[in-house]
Amino acid sequence: MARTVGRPPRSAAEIQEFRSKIGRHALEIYRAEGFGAVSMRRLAREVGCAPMTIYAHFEGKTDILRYLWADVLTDMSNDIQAKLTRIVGPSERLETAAHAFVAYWIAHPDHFRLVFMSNDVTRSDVRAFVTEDATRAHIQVFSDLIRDVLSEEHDVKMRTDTLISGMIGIALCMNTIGDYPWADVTLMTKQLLTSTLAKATSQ
Amino acid sequence: MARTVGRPPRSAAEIQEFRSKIGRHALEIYRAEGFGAVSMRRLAREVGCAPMTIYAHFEGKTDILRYLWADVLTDMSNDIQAKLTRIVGPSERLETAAHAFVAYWIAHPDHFRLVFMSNDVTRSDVRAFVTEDATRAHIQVFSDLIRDVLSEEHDVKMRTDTLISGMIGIALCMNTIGDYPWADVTLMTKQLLTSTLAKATSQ
DNA sequence: TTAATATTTGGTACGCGTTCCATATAAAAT
DNA sequence: ATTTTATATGGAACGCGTACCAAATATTAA
Repeated sequence: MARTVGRPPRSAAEIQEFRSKIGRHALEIYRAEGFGAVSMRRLAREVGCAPMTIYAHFEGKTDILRYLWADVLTDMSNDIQAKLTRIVGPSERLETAAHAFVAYWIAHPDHFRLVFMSNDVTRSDVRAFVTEDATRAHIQVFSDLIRDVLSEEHDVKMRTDTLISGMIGIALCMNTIGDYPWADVTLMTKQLLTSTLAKATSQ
Repeated sequence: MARTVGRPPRSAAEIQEFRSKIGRHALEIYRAEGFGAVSMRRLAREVGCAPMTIYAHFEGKTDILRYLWADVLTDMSNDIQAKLTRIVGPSERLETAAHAFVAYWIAHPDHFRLVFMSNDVTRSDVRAFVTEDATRAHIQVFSDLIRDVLSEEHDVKMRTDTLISGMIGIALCMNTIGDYPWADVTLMTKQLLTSTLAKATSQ
């Protein structure tokens, strides 16, 4: 190849380093002052580089948000795991996890907005994020819990996806249409679980 | 009171007139060029007033979006009603409506973002909107459909809220995390409906 | 050294939502 | 006409995300 004249491109490690550095600062700002405080100019000031330099490493602002997503999801996951300790019954575990999931997003509206309501997120942003192992693991928790209850094969994946999107929907409604007199969240979550564990899927 | 010196405040009719005029233009822009094209400056230019004048009639941009919400919800409602004609069986009607609901928001991601993903919506904005009769009617369609299937009293309101938030959740996931290999939307909606029609709620 | 290439920087620019403010205008009472 | 009051206008300003571009800088091979 001998394409060795001139300054070489940044190594993968260097790129990674810079990206995670930006991400760390973004997370710092986000945790300290919330979503609104995370801006490109502010971030550059904090990191110590020119605002435009960031654009050499990130596609745009939403590309940076992924670093915050991972952190929030981990936090949520830990929250669920904490509430899951000392609970042994399979169906009790599933129910506890479901309630914890919904409760987390209602208790942390800013985090919910960050992850699920980022407007103009590029498809590629999400794809890259959702294919990460950690992300999948957060989702798989529910698959496992459901499988523990439903000993047979009951299309666990479809039930998992329905449960998760349903729970996200409950959180969304509470966060955005909070003034509507919704039914009790706990009851709604329980109701949602009845479909997850229903014996017959098709009619 | 004799507080009659100086220019009198605008009458309620005048206020209403101006607000709906702004709303009409906003809707026009939104339909023609999408969400991103609706800006305060652009709107003022179109209406023929100074940008700051709008702030005398609206709290801010999100206060204007309510006018678009109503239009979108009506459109969705019409879509459901159209697909509901000639379907007579109560459970078939409910299922058709549910599929239509989910399909609408997936087919119109911009509308979904507009209604459910407007960031920084003030609580009062939503409250004012959600208490309007038209809005409630759109929701009540599902209450009625569920009641038609469940002859007895089965906590219809809670089931309705669970179904609606669940369907919104499915739409949200498809719109924002579209690259995740979700299960089939039709199957998920059907799965969601099993909880809506489950005979026993509590365990 | 020099030449070549990659990256960073700085500046300018656009349109955005929003705030503040001084001024102009409209509509009524005196 | 004058005064009083409510509203409208225009302009400047702030910070925002983002695009473009010329100049500087770093890093390598020759």
